[in-house]
Amino acid sequence: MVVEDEREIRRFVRTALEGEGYRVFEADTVARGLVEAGTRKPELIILDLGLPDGDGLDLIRGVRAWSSLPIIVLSARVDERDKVEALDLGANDYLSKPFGIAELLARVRATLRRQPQVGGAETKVEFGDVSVDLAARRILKNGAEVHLTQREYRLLLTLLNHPGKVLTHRQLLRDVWGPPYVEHSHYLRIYMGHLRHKLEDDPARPRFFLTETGVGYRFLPEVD
Amino acid sequence: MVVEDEREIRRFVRTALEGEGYRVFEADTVARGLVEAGTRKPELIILDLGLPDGDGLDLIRGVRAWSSLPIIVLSARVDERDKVEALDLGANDYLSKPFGIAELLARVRATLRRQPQVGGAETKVEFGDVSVDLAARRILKNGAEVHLTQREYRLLLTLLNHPGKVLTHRQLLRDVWGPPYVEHSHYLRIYMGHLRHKLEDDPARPRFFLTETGVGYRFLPEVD
DNA sequence: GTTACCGTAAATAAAATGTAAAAAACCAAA
DNA sequence: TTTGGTTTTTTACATTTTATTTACGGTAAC
Repeated sequence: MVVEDEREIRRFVRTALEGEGYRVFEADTVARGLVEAGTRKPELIILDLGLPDGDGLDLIRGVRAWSSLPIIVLSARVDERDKVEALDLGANDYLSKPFGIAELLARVRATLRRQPQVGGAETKVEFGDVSVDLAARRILKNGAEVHLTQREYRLLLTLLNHPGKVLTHRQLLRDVWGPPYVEHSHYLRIYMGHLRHKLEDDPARPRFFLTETGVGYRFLPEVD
Repeated sequence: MVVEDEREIRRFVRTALEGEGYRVFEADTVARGLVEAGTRKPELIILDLGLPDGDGLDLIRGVRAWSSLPIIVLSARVDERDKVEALDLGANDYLSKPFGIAELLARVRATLRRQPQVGGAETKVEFGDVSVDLAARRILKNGAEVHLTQREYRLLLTLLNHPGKVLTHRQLLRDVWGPPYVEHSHYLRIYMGHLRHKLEDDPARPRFFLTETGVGYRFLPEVD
């Protein structure tokens, strides 16, 4: 959440954060900031001290009363006493204006990094009794490790990235083997066979990796 | 612990810290800093980047290999990229010179405040009949001490830091040998061989240090 | 039933990995 | 500075794994 009264800076920071994949809430006063912090429960607050309706330090006090969520302070004030006060009130970091956006982002990362259990996006896909852990590049079927080769894995990924959609032969070949191979559709037959063998219960009657005759293949995720 | 080559600044910082009741160790080079960090186990490191015997960033890397103890960087460099790099390597905070001593102390307080109490960190990893004591840099297999060279140890640490995950050749080479070596993947084969030889029961059929052909290697911790 | 498309199984080629050992670089003690 | 021991890098080659090719049987639509 960004608490800042100057619209330009707010937009500037928001854009940068969203570019990194964060979702951003905004507030432009202390009062609003306190309310939003309580309702939205942001993972981190970026706070400008110079707000129209009161001292930004009050926001730190208010938030710290019930939460230890990270607060990074931005401020035009350069006096050392201001920094000391904000930090001692519970701010995690203090950045003097003008600041570089790259530094701000680095400090956001550094702060979130040591915040327990935040940020770890779920990188797991499951279907049937198969579980694919994208981050670890690990595939389990019935809890047992399944080994996939490079090509097999890339093919699986491509299919998983478009659940339910039909991918044409050319699309798959371009993604997995590269543009020069778009005509070698028999590669696909072989490797789809491998995937089915390793991941389907009955490779001859596939449940997840379906053939679309004359067109391509499709990954059908589980439907409950 | 203060790692700083200029004696005056060192004394200055030391005096200020001791005035607050902290006990202070000193080091004036990267090499010494790494050794002292390992033996003294400080609660926090204040690190000047401009050291005579190498890049202070290497100290961050070295310490982060086995510990998440707070590191506050001091630096005369003002370029934003330096800040970003240090923070992304794992530094907790970054202060540009000249800095005020009150601010430094406030940042020390702020950093220590959110450190999850001393002593708790798990400095031991076990798998099979091997036990790795990160803090003491000591490896036992079946109770017997196993000697690892510097590189072997760093490679082991890197793998241990990402249990279950596949680490690509490039990642491992960058972490252990440094960026210029990302292409020398045969180093990995040799050193993975060493690790297996020293730590696996059957080096030819590894249980913990697995090959992911075409991708990299993976440390698979014990599963019960 | 013909035809175009699909699936499987092998054999072969290519790429990646493992191991041993020599050479070079490094380091600390004499 | 030399020297002996250790570690890292280089070199060479065997082995394993993966990708590609080749071959053939099956199937569904027309």
